[in-house]
Amino acid sequence: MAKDALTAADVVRAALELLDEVGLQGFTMRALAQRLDTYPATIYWHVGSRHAVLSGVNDLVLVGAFGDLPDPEGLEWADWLRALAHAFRGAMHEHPALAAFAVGHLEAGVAVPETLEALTLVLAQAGFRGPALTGAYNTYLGSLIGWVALELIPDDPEIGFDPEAMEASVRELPSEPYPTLDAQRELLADQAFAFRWHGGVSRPMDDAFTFALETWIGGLRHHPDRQGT
Amino acid sequence: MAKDALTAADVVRAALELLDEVGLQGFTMRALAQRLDTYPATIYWHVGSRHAVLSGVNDLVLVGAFGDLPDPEGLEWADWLRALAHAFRGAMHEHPALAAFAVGHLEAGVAVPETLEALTLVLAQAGFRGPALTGAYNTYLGSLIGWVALELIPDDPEIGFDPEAMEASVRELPSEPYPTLDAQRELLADQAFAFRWHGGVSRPMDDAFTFALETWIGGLRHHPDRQGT
DNA sequence: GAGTACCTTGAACACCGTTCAAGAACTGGG
DNA sequence: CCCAGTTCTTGAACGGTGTTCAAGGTACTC
Repeated sequence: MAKDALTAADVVRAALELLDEVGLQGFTMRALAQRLDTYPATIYWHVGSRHAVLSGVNDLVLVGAFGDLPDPEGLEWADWLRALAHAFRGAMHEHPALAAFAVGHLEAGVAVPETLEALTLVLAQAGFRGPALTGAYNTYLGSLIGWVALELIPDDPEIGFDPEAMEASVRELPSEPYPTLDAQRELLADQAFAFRWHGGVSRPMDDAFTFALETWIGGLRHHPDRQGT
Repeated sequence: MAKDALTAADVVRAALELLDEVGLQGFTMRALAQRLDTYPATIYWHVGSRHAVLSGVNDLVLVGAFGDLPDPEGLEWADWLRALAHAFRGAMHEHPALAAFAVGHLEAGVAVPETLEALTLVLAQAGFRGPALTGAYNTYLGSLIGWVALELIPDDPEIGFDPEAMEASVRELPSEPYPTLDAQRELLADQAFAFRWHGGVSRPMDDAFTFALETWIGGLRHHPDRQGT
């Protein structure tokens, strides 16, 4: 073995750095190889396809983010759901380019079964049994991951998103066919989905996320299929 | 002008058909040109980049889907939110390859302002004023679009998603560190995010979506910042 | 009929993910 | 110590992508 032989972990670590610097768009096998002072084929030999590299990065980030979640025991279920939500969103904000990948590849493997075990346990303790448990699980996880992806994906430097044009179209939306939008314009402009021209990195939607999270939890709390307290 | 001159609308229509047939992965400017019996450059001349074509397709589908939404007047706010949610999800299920694009490009322009006007009006009538209106708007729209994207994106034939391996890993998840997952295995297997090996097209998550939708609406109904009935 | 606007042709550019055979570097066994 | 054998790297190549560009053709206007 060479003195400084490359390992799969090295590749994944470098990939995370590259991803943070250049976004998913610019994340190229050649660029990754160059950063490691090797050739693309070396990466293929160590970890495999581009998808495999990104999958490894995804796992690395999520394991780190969920590593210090509180113990579900002795915590109100809603508080644990809040902790998980903020841990996930925090990790995605640290590595926004991952959001677009994560939303599409949740299924590529049970990345962090410990966390999903805890989530299922917490929801069961909250009073969801049988099919209602599946429902609550999918509601919470789908809303959380989907919402955060929507918040962050526009930040990836893709072609076709023109902030200035977006701002102009929002500012110039006429009041006539759209009286309500006109009345709420200042509350929506650059703060609401489909009306913002900054992405979630430069303009985090903190208040909106808190509102959404409390809505999900409140909806679960009052759900008719929930048993118990 | 040539007898049968191509128009931008022709291109977008053909693009929708192609997208339905081959998915986002296989949606290629060359393939689209071939289907129209022309050359890629012709498409660029008529509508522009690949992004512009997909954006046109997105608009076409959403305008069609939202065309026959009920009038918000004289309808309970929750019922209108249900109608909008099912219209959106129905359209995405008809054209699942669009889901991955739509989630990333909500911001590329206010595609259907009439619908957003109606949504804002409905939420205002439901009792959300000022910042709470922004919160409710972002909660509803973000949860809806994000959830449906999560349901459908795995269907796009991307490299790296191996259904058989996924099924095996779910079936063989040991009961020891994961007692709750083990107990709920049959309820989660192929039905819950991160535990399914079919995508949302071949295995629609109808029940889960209804559960989620009612949770969102219930959460809004019981939200402390909501005024009125 | 000439000029001009519209639209199409066909090739090319720069890049991508991925593969492959050949070479180098290190390992353990005799 | 040398030599097989495994491990890892090199460098080039393949087939594909979005996009651009100059040249050509077509059709309408004056």
